[in-house]
Amino acid sequence: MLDERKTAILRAVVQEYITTAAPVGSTHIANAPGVKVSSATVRNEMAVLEQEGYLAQPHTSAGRIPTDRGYRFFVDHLAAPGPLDSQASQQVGAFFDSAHGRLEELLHQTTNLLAQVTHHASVVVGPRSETAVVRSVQLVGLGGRSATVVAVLSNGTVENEQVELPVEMSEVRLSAVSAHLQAHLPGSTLDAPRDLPATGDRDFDAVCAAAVRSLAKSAADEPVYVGGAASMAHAFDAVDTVRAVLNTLEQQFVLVSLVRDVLNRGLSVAIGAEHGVAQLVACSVIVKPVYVDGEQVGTVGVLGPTRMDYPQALATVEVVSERLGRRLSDGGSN
Amino acid sequence: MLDERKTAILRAVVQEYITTAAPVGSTHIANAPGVKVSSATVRNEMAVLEQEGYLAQPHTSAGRIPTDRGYRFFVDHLAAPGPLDSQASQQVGAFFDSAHGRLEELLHQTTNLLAQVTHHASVVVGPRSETAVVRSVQLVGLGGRSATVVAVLSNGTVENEQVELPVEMSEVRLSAVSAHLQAHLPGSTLDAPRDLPATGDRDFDAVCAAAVRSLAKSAADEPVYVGGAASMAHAFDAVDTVRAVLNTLEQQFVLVSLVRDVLNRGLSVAIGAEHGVAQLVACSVIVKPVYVDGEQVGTVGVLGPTRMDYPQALATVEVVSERLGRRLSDGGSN
DNA sequence: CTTGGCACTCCAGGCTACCGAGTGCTAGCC
DNA sequence: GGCTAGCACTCGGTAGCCTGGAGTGCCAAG
Repeated sequence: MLDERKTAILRAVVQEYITTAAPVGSTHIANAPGVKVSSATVRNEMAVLEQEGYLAQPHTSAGRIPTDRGYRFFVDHLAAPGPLDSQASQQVGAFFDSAHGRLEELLHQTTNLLAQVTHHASVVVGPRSETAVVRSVQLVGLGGRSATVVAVLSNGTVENEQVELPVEMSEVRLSAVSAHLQAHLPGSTLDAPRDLPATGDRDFDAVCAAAVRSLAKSAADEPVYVGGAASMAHAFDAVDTVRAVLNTLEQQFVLVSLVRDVLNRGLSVAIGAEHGVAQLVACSVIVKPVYVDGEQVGTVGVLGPTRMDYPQALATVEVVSERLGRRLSDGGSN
Repeated sequence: MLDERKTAILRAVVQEYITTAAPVGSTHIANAPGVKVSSATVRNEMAVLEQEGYLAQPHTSAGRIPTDRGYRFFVDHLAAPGPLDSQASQQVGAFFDSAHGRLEELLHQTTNLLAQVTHHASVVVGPRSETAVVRSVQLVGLGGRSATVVAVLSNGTVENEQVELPVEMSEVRLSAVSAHLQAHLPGSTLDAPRDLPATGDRDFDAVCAAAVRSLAKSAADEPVYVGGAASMAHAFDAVDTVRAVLNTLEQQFVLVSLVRDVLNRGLSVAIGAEHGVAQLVACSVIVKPVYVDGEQVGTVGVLGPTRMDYPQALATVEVVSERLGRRLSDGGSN
């Protein structure tokens, strides 16, 4: 653990570096508020902080830069989430006051909101529908052996999937299947759909089963929304880094597991290498689950360079997650 | 109109520049196949081509670069779409052979396919559902005054929208409304929904109307999918350009009107300033409508630097649009 | 333990010189 | 008359050199 003076110095380095993006030297720190010693002393302390892995030097005779570990200490001990600055909070407020429409649309918009407010890329993972209760099901033929199965879930989302029917079926019989599904499926969840009573008609039962299987599959994956990817073009000057990050942002699968992984480890911030996605070592991720009635329905987060304004970003994510949860539990009747 | 020799020189310049990205000088051109004159003659001809606006010089004593006009001539007269190279065509084939699932999913994947094959960003605009015929409708209450209305359309898409009910309604009555909708709406289109027979019950009719209105609204916008945005990081070395382009790619509205606009003008290629989106002056767009049974259901396109391999990109877009149309008219039954 | 002082390091930026690629022009050739 | 070889000239990019400044580490004194 760091003594008070080292702490103050580390804080000053991080804050300075976050705003200037240039290695910071002992003289700047000595002048910083909260540090009452000379630059020589600061130098000594910084040497120690470097040895202990909190700071790094790009080259001899350059200033210091925080390491991942330095940022970690900063967010754990020094970055009181602090109140959101008033402009940002107003922006968030205005957004949620005027938001409306479908869940998917809302999540997508949220992504833009986060990107605008934080100036970083943002990620929103929608609810996995597996555990939501089915309210209504419908199977509609599309000619030939294809059909669409649609389910409305208790959380307001709609799952739909195209089904390849095992056998061709007349409109009329499909309607019967639809009715059968509608009669028996509602009330159960898609990850463990209630067993449908067999009718004795093999084709009929097979179609039912196919429909249910499709729905379950479709409900298993979580929708991901990404916003503000363009901000990454600012964030780094190395083109390679930009490219790697943008590429990764397009791989929804990676994003979902990244977010899930971070949450599983009980973190709300993953800094640099901590999150384990090699292409994103230059980035930090801040995530926060969204709760509705005590149940997690999704996650919001931002992704920016490790050198990001953590207090501000933490506060934004916090507020957005909270407001989004509130918005969703109103059932949209806001 | 250009004489044969100028044509050959212009072609050579464009081709060379497309592959090297560096201004090309008279000596290179003189050695190019199809040009049988000395570099001095080439220089004279290039001076003329520059005067006429087909070529430009970054600075005195540098090689020449094609202008937008030069590219335009190239694609209009010199770029036989040519056959897709075999690896690409195999990739496309494999994709469509194994593609399955919902329309939205398919379009989204198509976006990735195009990006991979062309190494450029790609845009796919989905069908506007306004003119599709309703197959089935359903209204499901979500508690309070909110409900979800879902419609399955003849083209296999599913439209769903959240509705704010004008009055609160019991489950049972909502079911009645749902049944009413299902009884009368199918068969008409969402842009001109059939008038529902009035029941005399004002609340009932109001809820019906609200549901239909929501659906119509939701059907009016065209889904847009973008892929391969990361490739833009390669395409330009000016960070500002990358940023501007990425930003624009996130504005779906701009994309849709860009695509529509280009098609309306009867073009399939818009080069640089031609498309009128200021932020994309450094880009060219290649678009192609997708037809199913003679009707346009969407558009596929790629967006890359003006300096792109037009023959290859044209061929790819052509093939993908054609295969996608074919795929969709099978009704998904491959 | 702190601090002022000092010698040392190293990067960034400005300057010059130079090389090479490319041009435009002109005189001669077919 | 058109083509081409030759030549003088232009100009951007790179390499080398230098210098100024910011920063460090260390030491000796308070």
